[in-house]
Amino acid sequence: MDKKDYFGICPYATTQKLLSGKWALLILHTLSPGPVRFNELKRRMPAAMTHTTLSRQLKSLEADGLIIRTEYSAIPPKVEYSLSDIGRKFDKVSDALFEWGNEYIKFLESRDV
Amino acid sequence: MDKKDYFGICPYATTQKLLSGKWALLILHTLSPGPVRFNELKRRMPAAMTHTTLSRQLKSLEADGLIIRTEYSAIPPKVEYSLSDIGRKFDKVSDALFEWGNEYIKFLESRDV
DNA sequence: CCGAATCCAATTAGATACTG
DNA sequence: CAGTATCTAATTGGATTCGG
Repeated sequence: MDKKDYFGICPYATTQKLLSGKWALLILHTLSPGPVRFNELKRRMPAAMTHTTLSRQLKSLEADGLIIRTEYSAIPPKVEYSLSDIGRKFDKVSDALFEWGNEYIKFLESRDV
Repeated sequence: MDKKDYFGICPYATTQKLLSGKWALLILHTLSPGPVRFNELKRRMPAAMTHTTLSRQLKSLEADGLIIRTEYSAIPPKVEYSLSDIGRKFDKVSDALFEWGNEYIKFLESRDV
């Protein structure tokens, strides 16, 4: 069996792989309104996420074509991340996910009591 | 920082965690039409997924309240898996995901050439 | 038929330190 | 400011074996 399994063939398997990064959904959502700089992005993430991890996830999402990295030659350095076309289309999923996530949280609360 | 991070608080972090299993999306989609028995479910999954892995993922999804396991006392044993209420509500996300996944696959193809 | 137990391999996140 | 390199720790999937 191929290492990539059904990546690029089955839409579920493909998406699963893309979003497997622990913070992928959060990053895509945070970039949704517009370009954000690296440190600003980090500030908007949970404190649990380190510099290194954010850097890796961004690289990965960029390699997958979901986000775009724009570097401005300046001192101090300035780099912005934004959604690509296909990344922007993910907003619909993101919205559905947000709604469902909130319902699930309610479900959790009603269940834990 | 708590081990669970924002699980149960942020809808994105929560959902991310739930869907982190390598086959979660595929399983939820496969169960969508109605209850399916274990071996039948396995047959509908990619061959790459083993018996053991499926079993674990099902247990995990059940623990999260997304699916329901129904055991019929009989010989040979018969066990059916189906979506719970909250699991069924995930269909909306699943549909959005399916659409986007297909767009992404197209994007991949146009890019690889 | 359905699954648990165990062990191993692979992946990925986090900590720390260093750079232009 | 925005990274990279390296190491380690934790998680998770896969293979195999055993059981009601």
